[in-house]
Amino acid sequence: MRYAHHPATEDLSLPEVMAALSDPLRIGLVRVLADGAERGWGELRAPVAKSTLSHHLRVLRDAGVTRTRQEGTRCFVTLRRRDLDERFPGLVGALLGAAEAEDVGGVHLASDPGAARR
Amino acid sequence: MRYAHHPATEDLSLPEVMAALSDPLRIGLVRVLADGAERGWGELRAPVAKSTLSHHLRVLRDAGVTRTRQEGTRCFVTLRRRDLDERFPGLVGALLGAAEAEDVGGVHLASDPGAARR
DNA sequence: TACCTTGTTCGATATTCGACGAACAACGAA
DNA sequence: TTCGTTGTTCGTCGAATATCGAACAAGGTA
Repeated sequence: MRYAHHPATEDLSLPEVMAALSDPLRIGLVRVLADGAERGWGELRAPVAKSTLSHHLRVLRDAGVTRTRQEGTRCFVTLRRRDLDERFPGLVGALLGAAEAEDVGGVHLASDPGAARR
Repeated sequence: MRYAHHPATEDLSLPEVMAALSDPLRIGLVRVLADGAERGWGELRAPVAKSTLSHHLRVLRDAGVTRTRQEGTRCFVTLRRRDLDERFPGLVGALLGAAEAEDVGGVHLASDPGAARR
């Protein structure tokens, strides 16, 4: 956890980013982060074990989709929207648009418990 | 080969399409088909065994990215650009734009042998 | 110091994927 | 009918992926 690896913007790989965004749960995580706000991991509610969630967040981070910041024992995550748009213009927007229409994900925020039933 | 399965436009799955488009070779195939023209499989030059190429073309077809038409013993493939744009507006365009910039693929046409060296 | 919370890492397992060669099936041509 | 071409399918391999629970490490808190 200490030295979380974040690829530089110029090192983002299109196939790797596409692969990271091909899992429903990870698409759901990106949707939750789409408003640009930084979220604490504790806010994220996903129907998987915490080790599995940790794994998916790592995949997103390693691909350069998200950025993780550590503060004490807890972590905060943001979407690297600016970097992604710079390298792959329109890709994230198109994905988010499609994901909203499809309601892909199963991830929601702790502050919005009703989302679990939608 | 006989009954190639093509999902209906409304059955396209975003994660499945993203997964299909997360392999460099398959991105290369989509690039070659990006001009909308129908291509015979014999035109496609990719650095893999024919069974592997067949596999990738099947993944694209099953995900609904391409459409295969059979004529005698040979097959022709097209990009389902209209269907994809209808369900996932902007996604294919963004992918192709990024793929061009990155030169992802390693696939070219038999009619353009110079492409192998570019 | 002794907990508690938080997130990572470690096995273990099951599944999927990408790749290949070989065998096969379908069709057209000789 | 006998080939030759074309593309699919099969069997196999190693590598990667998704998932879980358990163990662990780091940092606050009592």
